[in-house]
Amino acid sequence: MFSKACEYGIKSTIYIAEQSIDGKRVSIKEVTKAINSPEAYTSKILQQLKKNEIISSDKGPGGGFSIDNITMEKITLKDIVYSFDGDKIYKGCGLGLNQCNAVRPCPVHHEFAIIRDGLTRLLEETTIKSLALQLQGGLSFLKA
Amino acid sequence: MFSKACEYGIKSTIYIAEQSIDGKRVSIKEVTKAINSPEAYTSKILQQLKKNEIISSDKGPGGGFSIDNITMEKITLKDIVYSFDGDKIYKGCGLGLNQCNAVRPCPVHHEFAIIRDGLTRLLEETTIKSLALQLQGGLSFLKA
DNA sequence: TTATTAGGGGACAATATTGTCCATTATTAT
DNA sequence: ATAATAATGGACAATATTGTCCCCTAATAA
Repeated sequence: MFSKACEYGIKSTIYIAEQSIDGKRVSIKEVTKAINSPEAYTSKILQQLKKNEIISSDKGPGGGFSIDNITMEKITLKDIVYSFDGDKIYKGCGLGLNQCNAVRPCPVHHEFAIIRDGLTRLLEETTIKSLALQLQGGLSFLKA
Repeated sequence: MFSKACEYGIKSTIYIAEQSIDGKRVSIKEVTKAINSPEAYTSKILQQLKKNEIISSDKGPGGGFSIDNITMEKITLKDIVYSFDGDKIYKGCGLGLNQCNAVRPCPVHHEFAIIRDGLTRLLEETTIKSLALQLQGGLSFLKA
């Protein structure tokens, strides 16, 4: 579904948001521990998230990553997915045709349109804050 | 969504089925022309489909690939997807957790369950024959 | 101003996926 | 039998993705 990079990106963001709600900044090490991911690679992911203005970072002692409250309410899964995998998941053709639409559909176009629309809505409507709150409440988990 | 191999696999199978309805066997060249795919790679894909008993092949002049009527009614998209990408698309966790279920869900588990169930049903219920007939009727297309 | 802390970023390595090349085998028709 | 046809299969190459290493920069505190 999503690339590994995107999965790490989503998990990192949710974890950082959860900690930010408690006013805590987190280091790369803490993130990788929380989501069970390779440290150096996760570092790249976090850089990418910062470039896309999804998270903030501060260098030096007491520094780390954080998300302010307004941002975590505004940013949705779609923003993160778009940052890593682009829009092909919810816009692209299921069979990879360059042009595929209702007028000239691929064999699975109509069937997939329903799934894709559902996915798009889900990604658009799910905010990071809502996911962070669930995590904080012990209703969900970031690692197995 | 699906791997390139899987996309080629689905398209190839639909095309071969469409031609088989007319009693025609098709060569690799014809398949690659119909679905606009690299020839040698598609050859591997067709071998894989044969190994999984989704299509049949015959060597020599007049040979080629085909699917008998009973098989194209029985085989669904799920069978093909499973052959190339396994079941992670409709069974795996959206965030890549090894264990993710209703009791110990990842942050997007419940939201994704609905999408995944829809996808699973779609893949299970869509037969190759139904897709081949749509193609034959000019209602869908295999290349852009 | 210096040691320490923590993110930034470039180069590189491992792996998976996608794609190519070429020789071989099986089948059919002449 | 032989030539032509068409799939089979192994080795290899290109590319994308994932992951690592190591040094640099910025910020803070002593």
